[in-house]
Amino acid sequence: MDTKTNVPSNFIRDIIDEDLASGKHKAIVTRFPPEPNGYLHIGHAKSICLNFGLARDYNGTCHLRFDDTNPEKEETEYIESIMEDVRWLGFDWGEHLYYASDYFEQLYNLAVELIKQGKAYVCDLSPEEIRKYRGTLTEPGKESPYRNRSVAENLDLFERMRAGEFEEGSRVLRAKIDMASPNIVMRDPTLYRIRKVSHHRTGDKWCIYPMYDFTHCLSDAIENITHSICTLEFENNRALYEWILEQVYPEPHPRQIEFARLNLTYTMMSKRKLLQLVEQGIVNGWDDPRMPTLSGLRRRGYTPAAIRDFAERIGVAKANSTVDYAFLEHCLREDLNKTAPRAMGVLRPLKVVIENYPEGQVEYLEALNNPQDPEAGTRQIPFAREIYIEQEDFMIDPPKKFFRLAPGREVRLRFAYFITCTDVIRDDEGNIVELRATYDPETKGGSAPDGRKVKATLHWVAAEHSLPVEVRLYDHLFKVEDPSIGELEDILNPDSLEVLTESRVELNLKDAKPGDKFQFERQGYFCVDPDSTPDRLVFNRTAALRDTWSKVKGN
RNA sequence: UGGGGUGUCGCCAAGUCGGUAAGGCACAGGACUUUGACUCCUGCAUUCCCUGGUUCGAGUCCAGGCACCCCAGCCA
Repeated sequence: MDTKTNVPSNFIRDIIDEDLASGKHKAIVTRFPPEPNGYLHIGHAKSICLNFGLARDYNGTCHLRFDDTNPEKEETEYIESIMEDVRWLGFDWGEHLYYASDYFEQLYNLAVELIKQGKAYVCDLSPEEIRKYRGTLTEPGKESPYRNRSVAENLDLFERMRAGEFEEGSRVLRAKIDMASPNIVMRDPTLYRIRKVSHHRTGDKWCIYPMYDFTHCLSDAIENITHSICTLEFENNRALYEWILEQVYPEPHPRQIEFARLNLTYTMMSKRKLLQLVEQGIVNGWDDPRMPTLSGLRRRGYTPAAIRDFAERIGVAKANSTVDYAFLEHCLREDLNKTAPRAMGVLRPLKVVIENYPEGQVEYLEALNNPQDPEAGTRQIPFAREIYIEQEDFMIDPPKKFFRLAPGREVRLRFAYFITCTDVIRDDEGNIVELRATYDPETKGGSAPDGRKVKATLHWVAAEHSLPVEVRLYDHLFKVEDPSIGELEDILNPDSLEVLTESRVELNLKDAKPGDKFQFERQGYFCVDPDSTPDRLVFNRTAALRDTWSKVKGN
């Protein structure tokens, strides 16, 4: 355990501890550097929690920096959503909001400096030619015929690139490193390209844009980042990260550290494929509750606390791994169990008429708002002669292990009375449409004075005094654990969304607002969807409760 | 077949000087129960990718293998 928090230690914390102990740094500065080309997902949450969490725990600073160097893919819409999501997760960048595009002038000057040192040149090779010259994994590349242009010529050409004199794609600025390097990243990487498109922030001021490798290390350095944490696929780029800083930037330099990105079972994490789901209408937008985006999880009813807890508990390491989705759900339930008010909600109603209960009578019974939290208090719920119970809580011919309602059997209605099933009414097709029962007035509140026990407690709502609502049940979007392989049509789960239109919830929920979360007792956690209207609430099932019975009956 | 990484329970993941395998999830039993939920007990790697070696002793050191991931965008 770390001394400062209850967050388990990891190799990055070890590095920071050493840097602080050795006096290399007095304080740490990290950063979360999203490219504004899509919505944030649960994988980003791991990075956000890591970077902001480190800053918090070490009393340092964490910057939010938009890595906006590719105007063709980036949009302001994404910037807004990213900021909203980071805030929602519970983190605050304070004054430290930055854009790589704000450094364009500085970056340009540093590129000029590199040219002056003879370490960068303007190359006229076409993209195809550059690829050919690069060589392969096993063969060295060839040097570009433009590699040895004079500094003066390079300076002139680069300036004219900026001035817009050349065609898009006709020239690039390249670092002059080593075309024979075993690390392909070092084979004279492209530093600047010409793109005559306007940028969402700089407009038409620039027609040359710096590449990631050139921008990122220098942006880190400019912001005095101490630990630049990124994912494993950038490990090869670290050599270039360090090379650029060594050439043109004074010490101390930030240190790049790579960790394994998050993978989750049954979950697609690539932005490209998520975009595909949205564009093909397979889901209803980026915030579809089945999406792993933060906006989707938010709409589904996940809490920031649960996601933060999850991010901490999965750990940080360098081995590629895939976390079981059940672990995310576990963190969610752990949070909601403590915080979500309880309510009665019957998903698939079955009417029960209590024959010995007076017609027209309504009485109010006291119910605990949250048994896990004594402070939560109680509420009154209406009870009447006609109620609804869950269809699956009744079986005409119950197997041994089934101890809910059955003909002749007595069960408890939560916070209400014991009832005994006396009759079963069927329609013409033989479907069970209604139950008849009697109740024991002595068991009000749910316990019998004579001490007799019942095996089951059922949730219920009064038929008249309940609210008809829509409930949306979700399952994994994909039916395979690893959706990164296979074609969409083969791996999509056709039952990822089930809409229930006949559900009923207790009257107390009538003023619930989008985002409000409840535990429908014995069912799961539900949250009010923004699709709700004043006269019809829509609930999303965030997660079902653990269900031992479904395992017993083999489901 | 070049380079960079990683390999500890079904899934994550600790394991600082070599000293005799944490914890969580999942799973399986049991207790409790006005949520078959929660909670609480119990079980769950004689073994750390493999093979040798060093050592009184190795997941930890050495040597050699094997497997998997990343890199040939004017994407990030």
